Amino acid sequence: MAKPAPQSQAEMRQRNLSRVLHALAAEGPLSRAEVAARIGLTRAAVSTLVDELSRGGLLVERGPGRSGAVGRPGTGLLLTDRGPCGFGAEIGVDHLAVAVMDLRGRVRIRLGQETRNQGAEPAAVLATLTGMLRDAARDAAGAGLRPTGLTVAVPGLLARDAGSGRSRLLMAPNLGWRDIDLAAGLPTGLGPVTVENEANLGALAELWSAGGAGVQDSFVHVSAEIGIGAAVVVEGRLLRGAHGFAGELGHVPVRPEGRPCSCGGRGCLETYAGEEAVLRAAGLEPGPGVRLGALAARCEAGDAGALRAVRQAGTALGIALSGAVNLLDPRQVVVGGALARLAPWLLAPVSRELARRTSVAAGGRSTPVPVRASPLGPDGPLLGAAGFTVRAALDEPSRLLRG
Amino acid sequence: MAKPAPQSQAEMRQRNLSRVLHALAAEGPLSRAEVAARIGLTRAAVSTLVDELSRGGLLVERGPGRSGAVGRPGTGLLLTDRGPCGFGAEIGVDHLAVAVMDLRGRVRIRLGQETRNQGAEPAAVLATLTGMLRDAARDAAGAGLRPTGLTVAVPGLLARDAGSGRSRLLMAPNLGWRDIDLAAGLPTGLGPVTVENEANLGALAELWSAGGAGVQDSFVHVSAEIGIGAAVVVEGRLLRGAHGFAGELGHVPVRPEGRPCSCGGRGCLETYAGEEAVLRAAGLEPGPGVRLGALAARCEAGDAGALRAVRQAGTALGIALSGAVNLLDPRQVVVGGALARLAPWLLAPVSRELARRTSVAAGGRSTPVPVRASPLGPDGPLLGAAGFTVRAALDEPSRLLRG
DNA sequence: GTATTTCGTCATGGCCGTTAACAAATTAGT
DNA sequence: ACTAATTTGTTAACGGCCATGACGAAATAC
Repeated sequence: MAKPAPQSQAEMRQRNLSRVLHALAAEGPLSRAEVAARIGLTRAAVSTLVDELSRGGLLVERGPGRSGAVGRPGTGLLLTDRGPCGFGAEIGVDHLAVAVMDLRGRVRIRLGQETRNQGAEPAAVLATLTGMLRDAARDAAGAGLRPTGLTVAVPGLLARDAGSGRSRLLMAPNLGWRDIDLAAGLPTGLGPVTVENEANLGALAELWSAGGAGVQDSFVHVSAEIGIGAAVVVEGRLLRGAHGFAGELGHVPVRPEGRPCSCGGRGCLETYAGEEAVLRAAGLEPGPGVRLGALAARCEAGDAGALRAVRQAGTALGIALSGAVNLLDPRQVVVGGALARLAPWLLAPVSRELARRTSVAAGGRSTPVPVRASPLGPDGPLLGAAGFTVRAALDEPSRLLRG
Repeated sequence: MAKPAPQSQAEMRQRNLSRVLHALAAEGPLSRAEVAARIGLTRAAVSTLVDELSRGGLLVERGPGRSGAVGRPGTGLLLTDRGPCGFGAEIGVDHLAVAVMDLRGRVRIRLGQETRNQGAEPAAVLATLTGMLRDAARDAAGAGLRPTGLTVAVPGLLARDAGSGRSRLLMAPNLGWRDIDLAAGLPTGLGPVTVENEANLGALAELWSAGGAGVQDSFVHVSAEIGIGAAVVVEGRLLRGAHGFAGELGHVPVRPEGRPCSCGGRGCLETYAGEEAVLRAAGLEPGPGVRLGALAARCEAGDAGALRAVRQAGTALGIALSGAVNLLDPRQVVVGGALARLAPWLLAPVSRELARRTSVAAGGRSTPVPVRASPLGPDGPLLGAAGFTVRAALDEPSRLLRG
C-alpha cells in the first residue's frame, strides 16, 4: 500500500520559511516586523521562523536597522553570504562560463574561457567545463560557500524526461549536437543538475534583476543564439509550453510565401532576421568569429550596408513581435542576449512596426508596448543559470537547513 | 494601525475544503477514502472535512458506492444539486442567453432570446437581460437553488479596474458599445457580478468539459465573434495578458504589406479571415442575420465560391496560428464559437499550414499540433460563464457554508 | 464460517500560527 | 531631564488542524 505521502502539515511551515527567505532576498535587510508585514504573518510567527533559519546559519543579524523614525528600531536581517550558494554554467557557441552566486544574489566567483564548441565533441566540451566547475568549487569552498546545485544554460531545445526528471538536450543547431544527456557528463557533488535553454534563463535573469529599471512580471524576451528565441514571462512565471518548446519566434511566419526556411516552412522570421541572414545581407560571410559582434562594429563605423541590413532585420522582427504582442499582451518587450549589442540600430524599426500593428489591439491605450534592450546583455543566460539555482534553493529551506 | 489580516491558519482548512469540493466536482461520486487518495490527505482528515461540508448542505451521501472489489464498500459522496448554483449570461450580437448551473456542473435552467443588440442602447439590452435573469432566479428558487454569483460573457475588450475589482467594458466593436460599466446595469441579489470576454469563457468551457475528448490543460482556443479572438490556456490557467488584452489573434500580421486594416496596420488576419472579409469573399453581403451560419449553409450546399472563401480564410488562419503555435507550444488548437460551424471545411487548410510551418519548431516531434473543433460550439461562452461562477464558488467554501 | 481487505470513526498527540501582554529601545514633547 | 508615545521582539496560553494508530463495520475470498 503506497502511503499517500505526508502532506500539508509541515508543508505550511516550509512554505513560510521559504517566504521569509524570499522576502529577504528581494529587499535587502529587513527587520522581523518588516518581514511579517511583507508576508502577512504576525511578528511572533516570524520570530520563530527567523530563529530556525538563524540557527541553521542561513541568515545573520546586522545590528540595529533604520533610525529616524519613532519607536524601537528593528534589527536588520540579511541572508548569509557564507553558506549555501548556487552554481551556474553556460555552454555557448564559442565560450564556456561558470558563475557562483550567493544567497543574496551576488556573483562571487566567475570564470570564462574562449573555446570553439561548434561541431566539437560534446564529451570534450563537458570535460573542459567540468574542470572549470571544479576550479570554481575549490574557490567557493575557500570563500566558505557550499554548493546547492548547478544549472547549465545551453543554446538548444530540451525535453524534460518525466521519469528521471532530467532534461535531455534534443538538438542544438549552433553546436551541432543532438540527443545528449548533458547532466551525465557533468560533475556530481555540486548538487542536482538542471539543464535549461539559455534564452529562458536570460529572460529569468531579466526578471530577477530587480536593481534594473524594469521590474516587470510580464514580458517577451528576445535573444538570438539559436536562430531567434523568445522567452515569454507571464505573471512572473516562465512559459515553457506543453512540450517545453515554447518561444520559437524564429519560425513565426513573417512573409507567408517568402524565402524557404530550413524548417520546411516559408518566410520564417529566421530567414530575415536570423544571424546568418543578417550577416549575409550586410555583406559579411558568416563563419567562426564572424558573428553579431562584427556586425555591431560595422554599424558603429557607419557602414551603410550593415545599417540597412540591421534595419531590415528589425522590421521583420517587429512584424513577428507584433503578432506575439497581440497574442500575449506583455507589459514590455526586452531585447537581450547577443542581440542587445545591436540595440542602438535595431530598436527603432522594431518599435515602429510594433506601434503600427498593435494600436487598436491594445484597446486603444495611448502608449504602445515599450521595447528596450536588456541591461544584462550577453551575461543574461549565465546570471539566469546561477540565479535559477539560488531560487530553487530558497524554495526548499529544509534542504538548506539539514546541510 | 492596519492589522496584517489573519492568515495561513484557517486558510489551510479552507483550501482543503475547497480541494474536496473540486475533487467531487471533477469525478462523479467518490468515497471518503477515494477523496483522501486524490487530494493527498488521510482518511481521518477527509472525514472531518466531509462532515463540515455535509452539515453545511454542500454534499450528500448516495448510499453504498462501488461493489465487486474486496473490502467494505465506501459511501458515495456527491455534490448537492439543490443548494448553491452559478448564474451565467451571454450578450451576443443577436441574442441574449442565461444559464443556471448547479455545483455538479449540470445546466439546470436555460433561457434564450433573439434580440438585435448591434447598435442598440446598452441600457435597454441590460434591462431585457435583467428580466431574463429574474425569471431564471425565480425558477432557480423553485428548484431549491440559491445563486452565488453571475458571470456575463461579452464580445468585447475589458479592463479590470484595480480599485473596485470590477471590469469595465472598454469596447465591443460588434455591438458598437464603448466604455460601459455593465455590472452597474444588472441585478444585484444574485451575488458578485463578473464580466468577462466571451472568447475567454469559451476556452474555459472547453477546458472544463471533462466529459469531452480532450482534457488538455494547454491549448489555443480560436473563436470569431469580435474579429477573431484566441484564448490561450496554459497549465490550466487562462492567459489574460498584462492589461487583459491577450488573445488578439485577429490583428496578427499575416501578409505584412497586405490589406489595410481598421486597426491601422496592414495584412492583419482579420482582413482575410474575419467574418466580414469571409462573407464578402463568398459573395455574401454582411448584414443583420447574414452571418457565419449563412456561409455554413452555402458550404453544405456545395457552393464553390463559399468553399473557396472558407479555404482561403483557413489558410490565413493557419498562418497566424502557426505563429502562435511556434510561440506557445500548445498541446492542441481548438476551433470554437461560431467558427466551429465551419469546421468541416476550415480544419483541413488550417492543419495544412500548421503542419508546414511548425515541424522543426516542434523539435522534430512526429505529429504536428492537432486541430479540432470544439464540441461545445456556440454554447461555449454561456457554459463557460456559468461554469466560471460555479468554480469561483467552489474556491470559497466559507462563502457557501455561511449561506 | 473464518480470514482478509477496505472503509469510516475516534482518541491522542504534535505542530503551528494567533492573541495578548510585556520588556526594551528609541523619538516627541514639555 | 523626564514622561508619554510608539514600535520592536519575545513569551505563554490558546485553539485549530492534520497525522497516527487502533477499532468496529461491511463486504469479498477461500
